[in-house]
Amino acid sequence: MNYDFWEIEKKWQDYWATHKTFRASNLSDQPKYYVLDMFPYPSGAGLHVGHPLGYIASDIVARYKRHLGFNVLHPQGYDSFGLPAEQYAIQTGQHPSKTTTTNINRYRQQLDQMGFSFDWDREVRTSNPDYYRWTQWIFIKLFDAYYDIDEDKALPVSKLIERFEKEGNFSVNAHCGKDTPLFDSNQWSTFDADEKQRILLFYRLTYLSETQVNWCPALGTVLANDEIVNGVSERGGHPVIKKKMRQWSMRIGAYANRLLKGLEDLDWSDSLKEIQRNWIGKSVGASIYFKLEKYPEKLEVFTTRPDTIFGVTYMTLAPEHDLVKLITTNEQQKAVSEYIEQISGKSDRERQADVKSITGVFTGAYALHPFTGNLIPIWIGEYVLSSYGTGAVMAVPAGDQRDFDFANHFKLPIINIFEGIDISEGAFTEKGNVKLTRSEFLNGLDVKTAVEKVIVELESKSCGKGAVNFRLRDAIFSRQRYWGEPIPIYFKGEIPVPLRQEHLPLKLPEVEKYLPTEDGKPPLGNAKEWAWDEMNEQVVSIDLIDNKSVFPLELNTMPGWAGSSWYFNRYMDANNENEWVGSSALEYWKEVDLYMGGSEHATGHLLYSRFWQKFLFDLGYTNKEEYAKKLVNQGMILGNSAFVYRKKGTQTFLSKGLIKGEDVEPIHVDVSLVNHHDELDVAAVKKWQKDFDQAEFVLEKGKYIVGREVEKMSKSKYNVVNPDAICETYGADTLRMYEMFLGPIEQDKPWNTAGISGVHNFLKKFWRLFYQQGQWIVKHEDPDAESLKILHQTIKKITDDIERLSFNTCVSTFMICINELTTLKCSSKSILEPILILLSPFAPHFCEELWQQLGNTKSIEFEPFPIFDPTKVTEETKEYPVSFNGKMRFTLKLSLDLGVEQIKELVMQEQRTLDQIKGATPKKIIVVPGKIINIVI
RNA sequence: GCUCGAGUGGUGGAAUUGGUAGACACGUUGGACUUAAAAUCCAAUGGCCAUUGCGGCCGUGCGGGUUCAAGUCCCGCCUCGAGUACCA
Repeated sequence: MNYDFWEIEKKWQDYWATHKTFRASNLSDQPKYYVLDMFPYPSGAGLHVGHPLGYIASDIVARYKRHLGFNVLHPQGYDSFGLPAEQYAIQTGQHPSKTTTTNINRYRQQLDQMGFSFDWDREVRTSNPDYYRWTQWIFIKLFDAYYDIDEDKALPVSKLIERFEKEGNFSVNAHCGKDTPLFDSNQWSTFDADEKQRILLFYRLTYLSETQVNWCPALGTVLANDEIVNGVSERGGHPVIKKKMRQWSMRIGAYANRLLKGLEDLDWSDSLKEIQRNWIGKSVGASIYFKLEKYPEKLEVFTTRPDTIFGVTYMTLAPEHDLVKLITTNEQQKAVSEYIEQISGKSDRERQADVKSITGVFTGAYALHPFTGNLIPIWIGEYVLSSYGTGAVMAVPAGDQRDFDFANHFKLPIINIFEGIDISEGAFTEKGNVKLTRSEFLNGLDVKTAVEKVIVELESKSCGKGAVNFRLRDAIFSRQRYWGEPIPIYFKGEIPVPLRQEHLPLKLPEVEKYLPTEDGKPPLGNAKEWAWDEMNEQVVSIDLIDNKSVFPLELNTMPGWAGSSWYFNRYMDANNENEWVGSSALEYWKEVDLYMGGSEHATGHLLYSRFWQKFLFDLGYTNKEEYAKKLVNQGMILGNSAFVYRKKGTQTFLSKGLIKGEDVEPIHVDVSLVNHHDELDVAAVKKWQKDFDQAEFVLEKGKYIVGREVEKMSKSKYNVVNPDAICETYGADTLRMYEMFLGPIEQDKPWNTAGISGVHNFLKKFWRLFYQQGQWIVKHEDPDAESLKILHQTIKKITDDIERLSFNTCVSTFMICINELTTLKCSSKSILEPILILLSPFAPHFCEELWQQLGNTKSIEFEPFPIFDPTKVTEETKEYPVSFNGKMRFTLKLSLDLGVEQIKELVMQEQRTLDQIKGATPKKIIVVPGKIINIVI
C-alpha cells in the first residue's frame, strides 16, 4: 500500500466529522486554550492559497495544545454581511442571502478538504438573525450608555439622568457633543420629554448627529476613515467626497486613552501596536481660547507648542469652521465665499494630490492675543483640517513649516522667538536645546519649562488649559445598504427610540430592489413592511404609519465591522438563545489565547472590537477588558503574475528575451498556462481567451518565456492559485506542510509551487520507513541509542519551535529526523510512534493513518505529546581544546552534557591554568560542540 | 515628510542569549538502478586560490566602532517594504 493521500485524507476527514473529534466542551476540568482565526468573508471567488496560511498555523497550535492536554476551543464562522453579495444582488436580483449561502458552502468544502480541526458546532454567521440579534442588543446597550470621564468608564444613561435631575450638567464630566447646551437641575425639569431626549443624544455612546461624512457616490454609501485608502474607497477604488449628513456614530473617541494604554499589556507585534498608536494619534499640548475683537464668542485652538504663543502672527481656520460665517467682514465676504466654493468642489483625492500649493483668504476679522492684547488677523486656509483638533490653529511661522510657508506666501509677519536661530530659510521645529526670546515671561526658558509655565499662566487667566488631543475620530455607524444588520431603532418624530431586547432580532425586511429609492433613501426605504407598531409591538406595513402608535423604522444598516466586533465571545456559547454568551461559558473560556489574522485589520476590526470589548467590560458583561492576549499576523501570500509582451498596436507577442529596445506592453496571462521554467503553453493561451486567437508568438530557442512579477493575488491579474488543485495533486498534508515551509509565518511571500516536491518527498520517505516492497516493516524492537538520540533531539526542537511559532524550522527538523532514521534503517515502533505524534499537527491525515496501521484504535489527536529526555542525547567524552578569552591554553577530556558548573569545576582543577586565570571566576563558558571550549574571564 | 520593519548563495530561507554563517528545501551538475522513462538512491554545489595532498584567503547592503569573538550590539549612510500623510 503506497501513500495514497487522496484515500487517506477523505477517510480521516469523514472520521473526524462523524466522531465530532474536535468538539470542545464548556464543562471540563482540563485547562482551556482558545485559538481563533479571523473569520472569512465568503466571497464568490472561493479560497486561494493565501487564505489558509493563518488557518494552518492556528490549526497546528490547536492540535499541539490538545496533545498537551488542553481543552481547545478552535472555532470558525463567516463574516457574512457585506458589499459584494449586495452588489451581485443589485445586478442579478438574487437575494444576497442566497449568494451568501452558496459561497459559504463552497468555503466549507474547501476548508474541510484541508483537514482543519474546527468545532463546527459553534459556527457563527453574522448575517444569521440568531447572531445579529445580539449585535443589535449591543447597539442598544451602547445607545443606553454614556462615558463618564471621572469614573473613566461607560455608565448607563439612567445614571446620567439622575445627575441631571440633581445638579444639571455643569459639573458632569462626560464625553459629549461639542454643542451640548448647559443647564441646571431646574431647567432640566422644565424640559419636555423630547427636549430631554435631544440632550441625552449628545451623551450616548452611539448617537445621531449631523456630521461631515465620507460619501462615496459610486457605492451610494457613507464610509468610515479606515474604509478609505489613498482618498478612494477601499472596495472598488471609487472617489470619496465630504458631505454633511445626519448619521449614527460610535463614540470610540471616549475610549482613545484606554485603547492606547491597553496596548502596553498585549502580546501583539510591535508593528501592529505602532499602527494602532499612530491611528489613535495622541498629542499633548494645550487648548487656548482667543478672544475676538468684535464678538463675544471665543476662538479655541489646540496646539502642541503653547510655548510659542508670542510667535503667533495670525490665526487660520479650516474653511468649514463654524465661526467663518459669523466673523467674515462685508469687504471680505465675496473673496471668502468664492474660496469656500472652490474648496468644497474638490474631492479628498484632489485635496491630497496637491498639498503643496498654498491657498487661503483673509476673513477681515481679528482675534486678541491673550497676553499682549495685540490684534491678530484671522485667515482661512485649506491646510487646516476641520476634522482635527478644533479646526483652527494659532499660526507661529517661526516654529511651524506650514505656518512659515503660508506667511511667506501671503506676506504675513514672522516673529523669530528663538534665540540665536536663523529662520530666514525655514521654521525651526526642533524642541531641544533652544531658548525663547521676545516672549516676555518666557524669555530664556527652554521648551519644556516654557510649556509648563505658559499653561499655568493661561489657566490663571482662564484663557486656556493643558489639553490632550487625539487623531482618532468617532466612527460613523450608518451605512446606506441593504445587506447589513438593521439598526433596532424607530423614530417618534426626530427622536430615536430603541426596540426592547425581547423584540430582537429586528429581521431584515424583504425588498424588491436593492438600490437606493428614487428619492435617495437607503435600500430599506423600498421595504413595505418596515414600521413599528408600538401598541402591538411588532413590525407592520409602512402604510400604517401615523406617528401616533405606528412609527417609521431606521432605514440605515450597520457597517461591516459591527458583527465582527464581538464574534469571538459568541463562539464560547454559540447556541445560547437567552444571552449573548452564558456567564459560565465566559467564566471558563475567558479570552482568546491566540488570535491569528492579517494586519490589514489593524485600524478597523482590531480597533473597533477592542472598543466594544472595553464597553462590554465596563457594563460588566465580560470580565476581560482585552479579548485577545496574543495576536499573530500571518503574512500575505502574493501571486507570481505572468506576462506576455505585445508589440504596441500589433498582435505580435515577443518572448521575454526579445523585448529589449522594443515598444511592448505587458499583458497578464493565467499562471496555470506557464510551467515552472517560465515557459508558456502557447496552444493553451490561444484557446484561453479570444484575444489570443490570431496572436503570433515569437519564440526564443523554440520557447516562449514569460515575464514574472510579484503582486497581490487577484482574479483580475490571473495569478490566483487555488488550494483545491494542490490538494488534488499532492494532498492536503503536503499543502499544509509546504505553506508552513515557505518561510516565517509573519512574513509576506510570493507563492511558488516549485519547492513543493521537497515536502511531498518527505512524506513519501517517512511512509517508506513503515512500508517497503509490499509490506509493513515496523518492529517492536528496542530502539538503538542513535535512534533515541535523534528522537529526543527532534522532540526538543519541535517543542521549542512550535512554542515560538516557527513552523518553517519545524518542517526542516522533521526532514532531518527522517533522513537520519532512514540512514539508520530505523523501524522501531517506539521511535516512530512519538514522531507521528509530533508530526500530527502538521500532517494530521497522514499520521492518523500510520497510527492506525501500527495497531492503535483511538485517534492520535489526544495522545500525550512526547517528553524530551536529555539523558538520551548524551555526547561521549571527548578531547576538547580549552581557550581563555579566545586564546587556546590546553585540552581537556570531558563530556559536553556536563552542566556549565561542572565544566567550570573541571577547568579550575586543571594544573596548567595560567597565573592570571587562577582564582578568577569564569563569567561565561562557551561550548561549541566538537570544537572548542572558550572561557571568558 | 514622519513612524516602524527588513537587507544572508542561483532561489525560499536557517543560525533561539554575541559563540562552527549558509541548516533544511528547491534548482543545477555528475553518478547508480532501468531497454527506456517514471520513481528511488548516492555525490558535488557561497566566491577565489590550491586541488598530488593537507588546505589557505575572502564573504551576511555600504563605511566605521565595541569585543577574545559581530549576520546578531553601537554610530553614520544606502536600498527595499509597510503604516500614515497638511495631525497644528
